[in-house]
Amino acid sequence: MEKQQQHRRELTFLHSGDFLRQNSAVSDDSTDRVKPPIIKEMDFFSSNNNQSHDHDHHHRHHQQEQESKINNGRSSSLFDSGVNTGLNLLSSTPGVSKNTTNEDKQSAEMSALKIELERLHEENRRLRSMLDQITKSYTELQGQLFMAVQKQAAAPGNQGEQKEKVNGMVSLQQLMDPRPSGALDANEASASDDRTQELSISPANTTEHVSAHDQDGAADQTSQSWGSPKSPKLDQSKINEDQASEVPFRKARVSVRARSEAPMISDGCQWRKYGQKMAKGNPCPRAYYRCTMAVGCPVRKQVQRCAEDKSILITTYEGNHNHPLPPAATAMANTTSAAAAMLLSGSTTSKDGLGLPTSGYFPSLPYASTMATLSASAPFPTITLDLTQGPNAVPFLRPPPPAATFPLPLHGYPQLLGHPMFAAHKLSALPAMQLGQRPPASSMVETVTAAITSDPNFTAALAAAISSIMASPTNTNGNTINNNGGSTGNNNSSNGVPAAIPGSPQLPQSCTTFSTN
DNA sequence: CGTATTTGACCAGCGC
DNA sequence: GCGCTGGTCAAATACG
Ligand SMILES: [Zn+2]
Repeated sequence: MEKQQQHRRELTFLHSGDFLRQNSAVSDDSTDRVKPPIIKEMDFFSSNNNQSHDHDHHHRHHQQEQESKINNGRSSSLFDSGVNTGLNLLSSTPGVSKNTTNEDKQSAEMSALKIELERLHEENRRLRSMLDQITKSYTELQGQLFMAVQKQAAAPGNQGEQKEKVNGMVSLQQLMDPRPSGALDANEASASDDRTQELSISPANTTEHVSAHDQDGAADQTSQSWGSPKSPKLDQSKINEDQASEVPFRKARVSVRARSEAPMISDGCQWRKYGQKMAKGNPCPRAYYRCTMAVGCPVRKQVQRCAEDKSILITTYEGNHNHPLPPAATAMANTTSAAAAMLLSGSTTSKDGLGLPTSGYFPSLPYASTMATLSASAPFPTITLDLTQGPNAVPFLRPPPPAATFPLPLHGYPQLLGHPMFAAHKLSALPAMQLGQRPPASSMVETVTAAITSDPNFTAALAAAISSIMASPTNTNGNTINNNGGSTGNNNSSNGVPAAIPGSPQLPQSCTTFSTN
């Protein structure tokens, strides 16, 4: 029992720590201070910027330790005798009672603190950059892995499941429950479709360039997904190149279904509604939103509700952000991009032959099944994440043993993990188990791990989606929950480090749809 | 007064 | 070629 819970937590963290965290708060022993939902952002920030500052308790302890270290190391050297330094340590504790030489002590303390602070800053920076890199690498690896896997799968006969393919869709996960997928289709199927696990692989070729916007997005995708980490996008000139590079990614849509009464899911980004249309099959209108955080941000999202089930909200994301986004948003973005990447890679492969050998790759992923569905119904490849099952789904990600290695949650830095850790995690894990090579799996966890390995992005995406969904439902009233309240350009800032977040948009264009059941 | 939302018009793609 | 549908634009409006 406990173990499981912990695992979950870890997983959560790995994927989208923050979000989950909120939910998981229920049983947060280690992660206590999760205050309100808003935290998500906070967490991230904290991880990035103010480790020592904001974090109170946990950090405090750490700080002390660090301080002591510093004292021993630097400060001591600076100040010869650790006298003052010692104070530092004491300071945290009741030790400091004498004042006579306070000044000296204080100054020493100050200097020490300063140093430490600087050090922390640097560390943060480093971590950030590392994180970025890791994320990128991770994405890249993921893509490669995916392709490789698919190739392998394609070769032999993995087609056991192709039957479904006949319909045009293949089921990714064997287990998936029947549910409608494709956001687009969702309209029709909306609530009642049921089987949706279709993973269709449609030749992405068709949807190459739709419009200038798309191009931008594509370019971004390309560069980003493939390795070039940060591409500012906007480079029209580069677009050609990117295209030339020809990445498998074309246009992917990720649709997520989640339960939320709120009109929109809060993903941490700012959206401007630019249109609304009545869907044919649904009494409920479909709303079109565009990301306003950046001028050129190609990201668009559609929100649709099932008339029958108002509780089900389907959100479809398209494209990746080309601007830094708040942590919360980062999670989403990652998810989206990951999902998109998966989808694209998958589709590509599948295109050649066979659908997605998912079964092979996701040997036992009950959860996954819950959420991920690929469908080609639309012109673009679409991944549908079903959070519908909500709570059940959430647990889907189980942390592999390695997770234990990174018990970040315990520390209370789950946020940190948010991405980086998670990425790192995966990276480390990947090599070990690429595609199921890993033999011994001790248990489900490993199995899951394997699955995850196969498409980490996917998982991440799911997690993010879930988390986001969960978050939104939590506050029914607002989707807007967190951040920004209002002003345009900026974010919230709970902490203060609103500035640019490393969270770089990784995959280029992806559309994610969230739906709620 | 500035911004976000609303809502009809407009356009492109697709099927018949 | 016509009509339908999805998606977007932009004027008008609402909101703070
Ligand atoms: Zn954006």
